[in-house]
Amino acid sequence: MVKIMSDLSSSVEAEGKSGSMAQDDVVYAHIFDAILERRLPPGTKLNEEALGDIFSVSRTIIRRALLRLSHEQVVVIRPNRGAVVASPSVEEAKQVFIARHTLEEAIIKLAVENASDKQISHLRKLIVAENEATKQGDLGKAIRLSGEFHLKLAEMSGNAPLFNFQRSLVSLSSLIIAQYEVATSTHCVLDEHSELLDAIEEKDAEKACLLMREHLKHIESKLNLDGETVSSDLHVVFSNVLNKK
Amino acid sequence: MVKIMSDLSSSVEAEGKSGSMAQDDVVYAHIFDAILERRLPPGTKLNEEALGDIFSVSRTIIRRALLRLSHEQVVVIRPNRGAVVASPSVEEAKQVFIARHTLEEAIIKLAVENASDKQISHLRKLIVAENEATKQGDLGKAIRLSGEFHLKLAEMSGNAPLFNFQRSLVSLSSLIIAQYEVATSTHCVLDEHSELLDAIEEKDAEKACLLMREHLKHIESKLNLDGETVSSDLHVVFSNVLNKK
DNA sequence: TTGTTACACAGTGTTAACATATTATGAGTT
DNA sequence: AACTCATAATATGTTAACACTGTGTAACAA
Repeated sequence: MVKIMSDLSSSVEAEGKSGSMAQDDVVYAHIFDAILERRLPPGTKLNEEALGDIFSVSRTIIRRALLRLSHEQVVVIRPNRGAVVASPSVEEAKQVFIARHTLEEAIIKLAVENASDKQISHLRKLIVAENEATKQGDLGKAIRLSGEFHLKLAEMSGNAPLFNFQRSLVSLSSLIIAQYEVATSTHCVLDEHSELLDAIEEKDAEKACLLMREHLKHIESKLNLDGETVSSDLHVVFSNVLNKK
Repeated sequence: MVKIMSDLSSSVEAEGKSGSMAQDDVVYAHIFDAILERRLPPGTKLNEEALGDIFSVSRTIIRRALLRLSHEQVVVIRPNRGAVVASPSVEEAKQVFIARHTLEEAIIKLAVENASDKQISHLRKLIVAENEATKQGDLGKAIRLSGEFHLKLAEMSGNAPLFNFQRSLVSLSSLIIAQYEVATSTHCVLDEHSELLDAIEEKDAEKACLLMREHLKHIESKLNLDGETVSSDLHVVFSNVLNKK
């Protein structure tokens, strides 16, 4: 079995286990997690010097991390004006989900063929962890763990390019969910992950694909992507101000 | 229509048309083109200071360009040991083509729906240019233009994430073709591009997908991916030396 | 009060110097 | 002649200082 994923877990907890982790990666992982867990909401300015102080490194390191994040479209760098956390438009959000449908289906088909027992049991643990995070009301952690589930799925496909694309898409999706989700009940999604994994374990590609399609549709249906763009219509945005007068 | 592609053409010729292009992008484009056109073959060490001298910029700029190239998997950065042009293994090459099959099909379906007349005529010009390059025996340029064709196809899909993934895959494919292609006759591929574009113009998604699948298979069949890895077996590489004795 | 311009501030872009790691060289030994 | 180890040379990693751009503020004019 080929190793695809680097030892850089999206969770920063892996940091301490070896000194071989570059400063780059530590900073990258921290910022990445903070974005996915909404501690850094979309649009947040990412000041280089401030981040450098926080992580006790020079701006160069911060710049590298930001550059990497911008390559994954999670951060937007505006020349001479600094970096901000991406805030995908409704149109961009829809595109991301279209791309995910394409990729997830391809990944499922490959994962069914290549999945090892070890990988599947690891995914089961992830589902449990996600379940707990949801119960405890830690939405940020739940979103991240859910993303990790889909990313591990991509790892099981054994296809490095698809894995890389999936990472970018999962990051963006998490950002979009954080930005556009309206519903509050997320427990149903957990069962979907479980059923999906069952189908993969049974090597039933058809069923797994079907479940994945429904899973993605389900996620998308909870987002407010059909109505008017929230941020573009100033009248709607400031209607409360007018009402107060 | 949404604009997806930045003004940074993969060809460096676009450099002079405006002073707004950052040093980064100029260096990136130059190195990128050099790799795709095989002036920098797989495995070539990319010395930072040397590149800095060539482009009259400091190492910082070079480093950023290399980092970007490494994110696209075209360059591999080994910690403390510098950057080299990627030399994909047979296994990696196969994975890239699997990923391309997935992406190209999705792109075709979207492109059939969204393609504008202007975009199609632009692609026709690209085919002509590629044709000429092949006639003149400029294989490097032909590979690059062929890649540009597939990239423009992705642009026509109107899906930004898919476009980004396609760029990475096309780059890698070009590298792989440069590294593994054995056959010499490439003129048949040109007709395939033409027929593909015809199908898209006729909005015949089925036909276009079929042609694309065959096109990719055709390209792959010209590569030496089934036999032993050429570069790993030194005995095979230097067998001519032994025979001469 | 509103609009304009000049100035000061803050933040990013770039460079060069320094610190550290790797690689090449060569003397010494077996 | 082949190997090992110490040393020098080369290249990368990191930092800090400087240059430049963009933003905000305040004084001035209409």
